[in-house]
Amino acid sequence: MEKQQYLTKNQQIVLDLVEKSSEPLKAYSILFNVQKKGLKAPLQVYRALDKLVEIGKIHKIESRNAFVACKNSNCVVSNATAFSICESCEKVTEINNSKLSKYLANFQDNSGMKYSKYNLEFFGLCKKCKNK
Amino acid sequence: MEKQQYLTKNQQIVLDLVEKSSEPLKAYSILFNVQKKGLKAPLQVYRALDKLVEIGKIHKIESRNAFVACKNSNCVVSNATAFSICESCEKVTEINNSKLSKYLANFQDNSGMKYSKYNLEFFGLCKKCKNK
DNA sequence: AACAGTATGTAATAATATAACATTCGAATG
DNA sequence: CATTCGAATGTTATATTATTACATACTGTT
Repeated sequence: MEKQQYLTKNQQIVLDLVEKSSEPLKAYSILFNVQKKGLKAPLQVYRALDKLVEIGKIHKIESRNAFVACKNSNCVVSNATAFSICESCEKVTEINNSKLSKYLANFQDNSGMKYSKYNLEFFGLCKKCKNK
Repeated sequence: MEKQQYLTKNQQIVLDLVEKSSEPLKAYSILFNVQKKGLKAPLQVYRALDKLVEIGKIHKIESRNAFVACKNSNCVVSNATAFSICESCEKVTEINNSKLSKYLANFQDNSGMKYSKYNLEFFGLCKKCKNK
């Protein structure tokens, strides 16, 4: 069994908010939304986010500087992530495709470098936006 | 034949600097280095960077907020990029692997979304750093 | 109780990026 | 040559994202 990760108060507050959101949240939007819960400073949010990313509860969408909750229940550590991003409505979905993740986890190039982690972001138009 | 892209003075100055660099450059480091050439404001640098990214002459390393010149001579548009990043020395290399790019260009998940673009960043330790 | 490691609170500031607006450049056309 | 139009530029100000530094508090272990 995995070692249970107990979250601190601040981490739980931030996680709850990100999990409830249907879209990626930016750090300062999180800050604004948790001020009533006592988190007053950016650093309190960033520290919670750092930890949550580290343990895989949330992921950062690098191209958007925004954070989403991990939808993949067995994702203990955030070392292999893939997302689809609609360039029109900005909808972001975590891709959970075992063929893709196997392919990337085993990928080797000729540099002799062994990769322990990757992040992949696909861009395009989602179904809705394509039909507009 | 492709339509020749003529670069403007600012774009050329920024491209020259990024091409000469052995490592990814940050926007404000670029700004500092081109001030002697007359680019005084951040926006002048960001505008040149935007255009250079758009036409595929440089790429943005999203996880580092930094820019590298494209090493792939036939990369006209920046729509399919993959990088390896050493988490110790921060060396960044563009991956040019046709199997990988074919695999990703053809990737389809069950969302019905057709991807026109992707960016992949691998992380690990480079050969040098692994042996330290 | 003492210690060590982690988390917190707070203020200040650094680093990254964009808005708004006036002006100029450069290629295409009349 | 003059006009036009879109792209690029210059400039100031400001928005957004993220970290440094330091003092304090919490938690589990010895």
